[in-house]
Amino acid sequence: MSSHFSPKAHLTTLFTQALAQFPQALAIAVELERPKQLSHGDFACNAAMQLAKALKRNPREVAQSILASLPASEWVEKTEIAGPGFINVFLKPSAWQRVAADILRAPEAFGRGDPKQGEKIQVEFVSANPTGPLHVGHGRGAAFGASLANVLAHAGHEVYREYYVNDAGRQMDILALSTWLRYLTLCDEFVPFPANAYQGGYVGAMADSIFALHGDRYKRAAADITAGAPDAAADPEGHLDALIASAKRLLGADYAYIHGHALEEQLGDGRNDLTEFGVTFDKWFSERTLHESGLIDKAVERLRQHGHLYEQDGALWFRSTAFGDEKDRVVRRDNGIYTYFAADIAYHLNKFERGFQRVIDVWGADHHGYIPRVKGALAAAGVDPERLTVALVQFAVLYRNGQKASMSTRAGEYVTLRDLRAEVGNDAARFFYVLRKSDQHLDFDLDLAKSQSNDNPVYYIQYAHARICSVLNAWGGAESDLPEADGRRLEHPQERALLQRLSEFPEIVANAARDLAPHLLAYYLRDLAADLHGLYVACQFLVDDDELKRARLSLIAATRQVLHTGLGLLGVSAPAKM
RNA sequence: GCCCCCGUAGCUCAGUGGAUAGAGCAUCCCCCUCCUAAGGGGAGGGUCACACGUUCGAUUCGUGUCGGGGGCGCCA
Repeated sequence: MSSHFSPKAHLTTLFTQALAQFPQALAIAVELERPKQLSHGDFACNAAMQLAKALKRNPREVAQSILASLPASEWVEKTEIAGPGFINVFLKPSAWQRVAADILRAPEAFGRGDPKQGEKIQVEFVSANPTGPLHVGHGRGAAFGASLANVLAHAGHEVYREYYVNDAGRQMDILALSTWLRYLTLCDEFVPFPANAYQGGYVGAMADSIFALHGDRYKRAAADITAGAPDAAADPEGHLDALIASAKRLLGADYAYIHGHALEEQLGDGRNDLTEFGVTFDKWFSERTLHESGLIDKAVERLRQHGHLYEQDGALWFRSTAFGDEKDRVVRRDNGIYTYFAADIAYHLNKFERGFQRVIDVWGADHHGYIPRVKGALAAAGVDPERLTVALVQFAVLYRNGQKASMSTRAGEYVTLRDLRAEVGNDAARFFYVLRKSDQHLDFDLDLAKSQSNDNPVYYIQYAHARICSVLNAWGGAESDLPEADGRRLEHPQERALLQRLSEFPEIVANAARDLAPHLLAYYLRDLAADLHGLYVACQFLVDDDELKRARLSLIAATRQVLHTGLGLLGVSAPAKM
């Protein structure tokens, strides 16, 4: 952890030393928790109770032994043995009073984990098919992934953010076809538009721009396109595939233009959308490059050499059942085309070849059945599947006036991320999205998110930050002097509560990183804001006593820093005025 | 059929192998001659779904039951 003083870290060191006398203690972790009751001190240690059984001794007796060898500390007021064997530690006020000034001496670094203990981690998230605008489900993956990546980075890891672009699959062909069919109507060639093609207005917009740029260069006869295609009503997917085949045949090299145009338009649109949302990536990894560079062939060959492939019914199968999957999976269809899964195997093997110690995939929860086969493929290729963690993100359901806002992708009537951002703003959207554990269903209350009231947690936290800015502004002194303020003047219970809360921040960041749970940070910030507001009402900051004033200002300046850092990790702004 | 998530205050949800389980909203009562009242204080409100097990200790871990939500079944 960082070089900042932490009462808890200090005590952990002391207890670790005291426990060294017991070989059995190696098996247990030193746990120090903040007791709920004030009368139980600042921290309680349960090591004696954990050790009692292995030592075959009474826990309170073990506690005696631990206390006897607990090194003396200038920050400890007293200790006691309580209840079934808790060791309660009471700290001197000075242990907390130094926290604020300590933060201010290296404000940016507070809460930062030790890079030496960090890992090189890739976080892949969003990765939506570029076949249309991002919707609110993608938005949650984006907000979660971005916040998670920020938290991991702050916790000391080297983080690489990546978006996997599905630019080679059937969905892209359907988009290209959809665009082309819309375009043809502009050329007075009318092919009935399939119900299972992309219906959204953006498709027509792309057709318009192609027509404006190139006139009827891509015009082909409608009759040739539908010739021989299965009936749309009886076999909708077969019908669609036949039209795609016609498009490729009739357009020849021109098909690549339509396809590429649609891809670039949609990918660019998504990139702009995400950038405005504060979500950026180190790399946009193209699926197509996997095919073109032969990485898929290589990956499949690697599985074959390990003896995990077999042929059946003309298709090439991966024996994923040998790795816990419920059935074997096709990697190459009988038509010779690799499945999406084959590309995914190659992609994941490539991730580890690039040197990431750990890979985190953020997926929509509907893909959860996919985990065993991907992990199985890694195991089959000799990569420890534990190095891949899949964080599932459940869908977010929007509520407006207590009513569900529906979304259905192809019908084109879904709520886009852009709509959501326009309605509630980026800050509220980023914050609300990470207010739940990722794998839990999220009911997104639009009315609450956009309400500028105390019901809205985003404003509540931002308001705490703005209030502090306002006080420091009213003071007008040199903030660079505040680290030198005398913390001993911070004696009010509300001041102590805030100091304690501030000292927890590094641990919150570490836990959020460990559990892949940025929501812990969101809740912490709300608690921190509550402590600040409580102090604000209880104490005047700009008092006549100059020493007291500086001490209090150092405290709120440190609070401002943590609010600023924390909100930043969640991608939420920290306004100076509201 | 299989899989995932959830069940905690009237509502929406945090939380933890520990001592008397929390927050916000809603309800009721209070607090601005003062740095932003977008704030604060107080009251009421609970069999942590149920059962069994593991444990010195379970709301937390395991199994089962019941209830609610979602997903999957060579599609990407």
